[in-house]
Amino acid sequence: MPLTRRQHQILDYLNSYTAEHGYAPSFEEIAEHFNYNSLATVHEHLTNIERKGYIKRSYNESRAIEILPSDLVSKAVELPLLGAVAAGMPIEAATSDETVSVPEDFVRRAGNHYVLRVRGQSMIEDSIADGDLVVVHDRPAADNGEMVIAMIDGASATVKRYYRERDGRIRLQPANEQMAPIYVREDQMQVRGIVVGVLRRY
Amino acid sequence: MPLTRRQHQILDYLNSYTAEHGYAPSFEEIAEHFNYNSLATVHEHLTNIERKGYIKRSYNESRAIEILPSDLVSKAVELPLLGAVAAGMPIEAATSDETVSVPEDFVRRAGNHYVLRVRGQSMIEDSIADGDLVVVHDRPAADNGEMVIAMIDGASATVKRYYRERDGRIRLQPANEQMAPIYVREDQMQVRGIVVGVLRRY
DNA sequence: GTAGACTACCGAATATGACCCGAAGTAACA
DNA sequence: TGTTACTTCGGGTCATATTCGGTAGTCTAC
Repeated sequence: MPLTRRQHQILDYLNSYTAEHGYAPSFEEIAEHFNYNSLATVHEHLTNIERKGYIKRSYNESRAIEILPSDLVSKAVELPLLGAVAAGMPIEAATSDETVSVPEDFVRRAGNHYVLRVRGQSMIEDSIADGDLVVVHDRPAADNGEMVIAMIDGASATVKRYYRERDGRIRLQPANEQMAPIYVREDQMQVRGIVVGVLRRY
Repeated sequence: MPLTRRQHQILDYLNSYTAEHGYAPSFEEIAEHFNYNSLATVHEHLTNIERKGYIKRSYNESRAIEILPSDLVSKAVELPLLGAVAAGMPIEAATSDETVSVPEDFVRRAGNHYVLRVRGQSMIEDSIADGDLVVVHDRPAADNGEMVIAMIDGASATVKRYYRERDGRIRLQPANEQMAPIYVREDQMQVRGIVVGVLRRY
């Protein structure tokens, strides 16, 4: 059920108002925003938008407009920001219950995900800068060449590229020519997940 | 079930009070905070907020307000993917009605946004790689040092950093030492927006 | 071209919830 | 057994949503 131009504009307004205030606008506020002289106009539009399945309303209640997820307003997932990770430095403890909202299509179907803030320049040649957020798919194993969160000796976490060498050792390769790769035995490290996405805000 | 303005304010207060003290406020404290003369008012509000599923209360017990985890499936916005932009190359026409879902907190309150796919290495030193998606805030002007989408001579779009020189010309600075800055007169270029975020998927 | 069907709008009357009060009632707890 | 806190009741006002009866304009099908 496609929306008309006007209906689309109104749905957009509902979205931004709700995002800003935490509650839906009243009919009068909608009318004022679109320069309507009658609330009946608002009512009719909302009725049509509801009939098409984009919002849900409860009868005769104030500001009772619920925006349903759709193509226009798709969902995002709130992933926990577990801390920061830097080359050779331990993961900082999660300061609080902070979360980061990530577009739904960033995460894989199966498995858990979390977010880490990258510290330092160790992956700079893979275009991951200091302060970037990486979306991590929680997995205990990786394939050659994947970017992993690696815990070494159970104490120190880093983000590196993962390579299994012919002699059975693991090479953890930074993307910074000034840094040397780390070689460890398989039992000295654990894969804590692989990086599936990067987010940066200016 | 969305809240009204007042209900939202009260829920906010419950949240901050509980975060600070470790326990919920009494009715009297709520009444005092909102300058109510009757506890009945508090009671009615809490009843409504509970009916809408944001809190849970046990009958007649002191400070027995439990704030339920609002499964705030935080939303994402579907922004149009207008095409690709590379150094010195025109914006490719939008192939279709493709959209990209972006976390809501990526976009500014006001104004329109769109997404472009970056081609080439021109911003590589700012850690924007070939294939990355940039979220652009549609604006006709920029401040010094901001990363802009610049249209030169109405034909060729690039992503560069924007600097206004003392002689009035504009310097469009790539983040790649192998590329030279572009100097243009102000009337030779238009700012089509500033980059507010970067997304990358592996 | 014209008859539906639909979108978009208006103004006024009406209905109901949101919001507030004071006072009396009741459960919990020390 | 009080004291404290929450609950219920009856009463208001105002904000807000709903309904009704209209006017236009724009499509589409016959």
